[in-house]
Amino acid sequence: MMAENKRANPDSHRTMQVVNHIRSLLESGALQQGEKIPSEREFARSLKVSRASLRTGINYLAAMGVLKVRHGVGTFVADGPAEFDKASLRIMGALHGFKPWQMFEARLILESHLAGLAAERSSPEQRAALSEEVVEMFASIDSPSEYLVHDILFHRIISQASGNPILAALMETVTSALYEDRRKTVERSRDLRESAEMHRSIYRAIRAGKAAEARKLMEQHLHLAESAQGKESVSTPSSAQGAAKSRKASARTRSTSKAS
Amino acid sequence: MMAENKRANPDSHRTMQVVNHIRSLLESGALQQGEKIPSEREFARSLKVSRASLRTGINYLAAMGVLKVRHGVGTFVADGPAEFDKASLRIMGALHGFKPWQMFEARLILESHLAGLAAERSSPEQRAALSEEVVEMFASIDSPSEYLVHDILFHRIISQASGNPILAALMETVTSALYEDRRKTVERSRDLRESAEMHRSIYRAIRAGKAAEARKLMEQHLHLAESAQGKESVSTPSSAQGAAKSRKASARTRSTSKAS
DNA sequence: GACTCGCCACTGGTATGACCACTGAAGTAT
DNA sequence: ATACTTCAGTGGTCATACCAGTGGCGAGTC
Repeated sequence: MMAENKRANPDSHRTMQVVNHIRSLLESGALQQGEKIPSEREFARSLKVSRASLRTGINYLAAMGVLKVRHGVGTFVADGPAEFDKASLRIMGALHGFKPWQMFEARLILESHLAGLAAERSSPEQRAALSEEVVEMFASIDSPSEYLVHDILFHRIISQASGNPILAALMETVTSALYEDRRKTVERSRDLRESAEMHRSIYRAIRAGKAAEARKLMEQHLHLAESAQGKESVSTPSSAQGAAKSRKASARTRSTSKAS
Repeated sequence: MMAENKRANPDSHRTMQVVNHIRSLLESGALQQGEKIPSEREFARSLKVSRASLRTGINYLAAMGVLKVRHGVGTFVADGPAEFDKASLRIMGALHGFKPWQMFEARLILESHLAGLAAERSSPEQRAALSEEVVEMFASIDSPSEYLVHDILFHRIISQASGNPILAALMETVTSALYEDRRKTVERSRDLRESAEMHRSIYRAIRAGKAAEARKLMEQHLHLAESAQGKESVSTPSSAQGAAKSRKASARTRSTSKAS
């Protein structure tokens, strides 16, 4: 019955050969973060594959954020926090027709838990950094573009402080897909003060180690952001399929969790 | 005072040119799911780029699951539910040293919410399919390998039933990275009956539309799976402990009305 | 006539080798 | 000392030839 043995994406022999080789170098520790890998010509020769094949392998790894290629300089192992390709969600969205509310929902879930975890695991340094960003937000309350920088940084620090790089990476992926809309929203926003206040309260909950509260506050914060942003989500009429429809209602319904 | 404008991964002109072109075809609906794109030679000619560049673009999209390349046949737009490259997490794990408990934590959060959403949005058909899998699980209770198939299917159906393809895709990514260990665990498992029972209770909660309960049950189910699996494997840092605590608190908060 | 088998055209995969474009640092002119 | 130029090295692109699976069409067989 289930004859699903065939690999849908066998990624040709050579490519996988290259990928596996590099992966083994990674696992064995022969390659460290930020380190430079041999030049394509040299590497290709040592692996007994053509430069073209070597490149497809490198591109594959680069596409998932494991390698960073810098034209004219070299190819390096990614450093910093784990992160997937930011464009992936956006492109997939184009294909599968992801709706804004779905992105928000995903972000809401991920980020609220991230905040909760941060409340339990954040280091003093991270809390200090968080505090710093809150200060900066209040300072740049009249400069939307500048405010956004600190806003994003604030959330990013929470991600790191959660102690779970996987969740952080997933969150980053979702968030980046929302960046554009987010920027616009902030640009025309008038009351950044309220936003700053919420961030501060979230920070306080984290500092106090109150996970449940941090989570709840983050939910509120994002719910507010959502309503401020996607007032009138435009649903393409021409496109067939009427799957999404009662979704809007559901999104609201699901807030039973915090319900109070 | 310049913000970081530099693109870490500018993905060379040509490549992005190809990617954007295909993406536009996707957005405009010129390319539908499962549809075949022109042959490389032909497509390259029409786009005024070399076949090599066209290929890097295609590989890029294939690497993120948007396209499926079949040697000797052609290249097609992915169909079915949205999903990212399954190997990505595994490879990233090799680089960033992801810990099993982190994967479990991510899965726990995603899947519990997925179950909760399924309780609110699942269609009658999906509930029927869910029921069917539960039956199959009880039927194959003496065949671990077969049981696993239905186990996975059960969770996958829940993902779809959640009505949020993004969360489903993220969950699938995390889960696939756990597949190997999961298979081993099930293989040597003795009491699949208990597992089956839990699945049934989850199903019932979903059928009854009890989101909070479904979420809570799924959490319990996964917690059990975790302990059954990572018995000796990983050090259980204080953080992991905190995670468990967090979950419990979370459950209590959310299901305040009925809970334990 | 129905079936089998193998040829073959078509599609993607790999290999070369030459050349373009970008970067950074060494070297040179001012 | 400074600013400009040169240049070696690295990734990016290209063109071409050939290798390797797929699947259909047709000759051959039963």
